[in-house]
Amino acid sequence: MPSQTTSTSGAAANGTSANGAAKRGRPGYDQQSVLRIAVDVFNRHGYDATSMGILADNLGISKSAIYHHVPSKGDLLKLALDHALGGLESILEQPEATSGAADARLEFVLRRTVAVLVERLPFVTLLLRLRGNTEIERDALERRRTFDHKVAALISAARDEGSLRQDIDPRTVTRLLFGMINSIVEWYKPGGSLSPQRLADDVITMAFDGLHGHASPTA
Amino acid sequence: MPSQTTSTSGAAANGTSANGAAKRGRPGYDQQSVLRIAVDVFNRHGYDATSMGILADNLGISKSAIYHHVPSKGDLLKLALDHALGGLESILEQPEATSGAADARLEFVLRRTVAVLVERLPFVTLLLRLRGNTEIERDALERRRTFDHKVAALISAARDEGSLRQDIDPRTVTRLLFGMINSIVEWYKPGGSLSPQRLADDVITMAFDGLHGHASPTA
DNA sequence: TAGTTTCTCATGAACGGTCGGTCGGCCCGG
DNA sequence: CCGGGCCGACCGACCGTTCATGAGAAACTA
Repeated sequence: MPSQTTSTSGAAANGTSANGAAKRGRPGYDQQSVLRIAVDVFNRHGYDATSMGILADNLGISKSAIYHHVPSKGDLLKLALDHALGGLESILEQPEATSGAADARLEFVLRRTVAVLVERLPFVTLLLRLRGNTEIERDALERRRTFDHKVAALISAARDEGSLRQDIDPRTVTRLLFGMINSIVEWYKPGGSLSPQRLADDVITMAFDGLHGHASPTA
Repeated sequence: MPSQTTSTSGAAANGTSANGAAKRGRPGYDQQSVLRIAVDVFNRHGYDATSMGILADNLGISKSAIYHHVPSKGDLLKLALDHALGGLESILEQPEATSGAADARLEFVLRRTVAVLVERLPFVTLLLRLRGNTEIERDALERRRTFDHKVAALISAARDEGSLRQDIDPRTVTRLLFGMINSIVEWYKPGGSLSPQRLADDVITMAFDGLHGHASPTA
């Protein structure tokens, strides 16, 4: 039995899977449950500062057992980042994001972005803290940059439409807007009194109407 | 001669110090110049992912030479964080932050915060990315939290005064506002076309009047 | 039903390598 | 010749990863 330094951890993974089909073999973790916990630990200590030993302690299994579920530490990261990026990228593929007034498309994308941040909170958190030290990280950063650029284009379109103020450089607007939204991963706690729906409302209100809050003559 | 992997680095530090007083001994780095470069490297790779070897390469000197200027890697971090936190904390001590209408005090603090972020950009960047893995980091995070709470109190006061909208929880407002401002360290490049003054204006405009931008009837 | 097989999950020792840090001594300008 | 600046060799600890093997529950056989 490993040292079990901190954390609530414990095995408590397998048993019967969601689809109800009984699994063969010795019960324990599967890849998904390892990934979920790993991402949490990565977020608590930072990816680089998390050793496989610390991770093993948090899982309640030995270091080497981790390698039964995933080929390497990097693959663990890759799986997590794919999940985060997949969620974001799918937003831009939805019909509400591709047709209609730029202003409405922008609001849709922002609301959905907030929703994805919340739904996949730990995964997106990990994504937003990358430094680009490895090839895996750089690939993920590039995909994220592509997403950002597309939203930036949407902001520019809304501005050209006359829906947004014109006295601030759209690049500055984009960055401050992303700064505000992305900060959610640093403080939002699911299950609290602030619902994801309400959070999205607040973000939209604050972004479009500001703190002084003169009710906007939208639409 | 060390490997000199990346970076522009090179020694080029000492010579004659700012006060003009000639220094004795062999010319080279002093603690300040080591610190400046170290903070840059920490920000590029992340503090944990930066080994003393990598740091030495970037400085153009050997690993052991670093220990002539600073007792440990942790001290390097501590020096940097003190500089960042000192800048922020001094804002709240100035008279414009302690007396007058809460609304005006808030705007002053926000503008000064933006200014400090820019003036001490790499140092504050390092601060804002901490994970709290060591005692040093946890102490710094605590000081930062104290600063945040004081600004949060200012926001609440301005709200009670009637200067700010009341339909969003002030804690949410505080966090989104900090998210927006703190994001500056992730993208702002000094020396570009966007001056610190203009940046502060844009932040204030966007925070108080929003993207739709109906000219505010301030004062 | 009992025994056996099969499959998955797990273990602990050990690997080459890198980590932060130490030590004793050389270099060199004032 | 003093003193700040620097070096190369080295240390114990820990890193991510591998390997040969054990444990335990479901599935198959008799």
